[in-house]
Amino acid sequence: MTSTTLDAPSATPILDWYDRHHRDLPWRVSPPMAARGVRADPYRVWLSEVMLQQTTVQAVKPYFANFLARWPTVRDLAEAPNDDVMAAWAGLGYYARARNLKKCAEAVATQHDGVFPDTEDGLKSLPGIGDYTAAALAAIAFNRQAAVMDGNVERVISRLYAISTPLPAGKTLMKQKVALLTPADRPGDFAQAMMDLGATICTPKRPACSLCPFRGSCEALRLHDPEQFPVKAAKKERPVRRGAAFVAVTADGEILLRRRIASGLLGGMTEVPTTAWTSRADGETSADAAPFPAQWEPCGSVTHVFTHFELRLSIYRAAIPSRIQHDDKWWEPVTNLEAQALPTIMKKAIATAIPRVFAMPKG
DNA sequence: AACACGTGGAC
DNA sequence: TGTCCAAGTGT
Repeated sequence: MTSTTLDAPSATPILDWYDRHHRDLPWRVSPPMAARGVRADPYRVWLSEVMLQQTTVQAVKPYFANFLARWPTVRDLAEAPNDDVMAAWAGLGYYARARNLKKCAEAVATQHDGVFPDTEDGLKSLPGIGDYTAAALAAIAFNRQAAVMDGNVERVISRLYAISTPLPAGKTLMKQKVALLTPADRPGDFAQAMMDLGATICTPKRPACSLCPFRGSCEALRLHDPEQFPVKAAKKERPVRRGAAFVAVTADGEILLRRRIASGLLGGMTEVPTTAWTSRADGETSADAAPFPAQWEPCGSVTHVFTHFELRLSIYRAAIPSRIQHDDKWWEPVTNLEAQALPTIMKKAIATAIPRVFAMPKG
C-alpha cells in the first residue's frame, strides 16, 4: 500500500476481482457460464447497451424487462410500430436513441438476415451504434478483443495512469492504454469488469481504493488524490427558456395532443400544444399564445432541466364544451395517456393541469 | 471540436 | 439547492 514503486497494470487482478464481485444484471452471462463458452444474446446486449447510454442501471432495468417481454427478438422489434416503441421508451430520455434503435433493428432484420454483425466495423455502421457500443458488443457478445471505453473506463484508466489531459482530448491516450490492457482471453469479461469497477469501487467521489484490484498499480492512488482524475473541460452555463403549455379537456375526459417533429429535441414524441420555447425576455408565456380561443385558466408552472437549458413552462387549462377538430392534433382519453409517447416534461405539464392522471412524485 | 440531446438520483 | 453525473451518438 505504501510502497513507492508500482506494479505494472495487468488484466489478471481485475478479472479475478470480477469473478468474485461482478454484478448480476438481466442482460449478462455470469463469469462461470461465460467460462463454459456461453455467449450473451447479442440482441439483449445491444438493447441494454443502447438503453444504458448516459443512463443509470436502475433506470434501465424496468425498460429492459418491458422491451424484452414485448419484443423478444430483433425481428420483433423491427416489425413493431414506431409509435409503440417511442411510447415504450417514454421517460428514458435521449429519444434519438429510440429512433435509432428502431432503425437499427430494421437494418439488422432486412440487411443482415436478423443477425447482428460480429465485428466492430460492421456494428458501427448501424444506426445508434458508435465507438463504445460497437466495442462493447464485439467484446461481450462476440468475444472479440475490442477496447471498450466508456465513462467508467475513462475514470479507471485516467486514475491508473494519472492522465491529466482534460477530456475529451485525453480520451485518445486513454483508449491506447485500454487497448494495451485488454486481454485476448475474456475480453468481454474484462470490459464488464472495468465498468463494474468504475461503478462500484473507482467511483467519482470517495473511491474505495483499499478494495481495488489495481491498488498496487494506480498512479493516482500513489499521488494520494484519485478524485482529481479524470480532468474535464469546464462546463457551459445552462440558460433558461420559457414558454406556455395548454391542456384542453373535454367533458368526456379527453385532452388535445399533437406530435412533435421527428428530429431534434423530444423528436417524434407526443406533447400538449405549447408556444415556442425561447430565451428572450419577451417570450410567449401568456394565454394569448394559445392554439385556439378558450377560457384558459392558469394552473401553475413546471420547471424541467434539460442537458443544455432549463425550461419553465406556464401551464394553462381549459374545459372544452365540445370537441373542436384540429388538422394536426387529436383528442386522447386521459385514461389512455400511459400508452402515449409522452416525455416526462409533458407528463409534468398534464399532471399540473389535471392532478391525479399521473402519479408524479417529482415536479 | 463543440454542441445538441433527457432524466432522476446522490450528495 | 445546486451541481454532478450515468455503459454516448450524431452532426
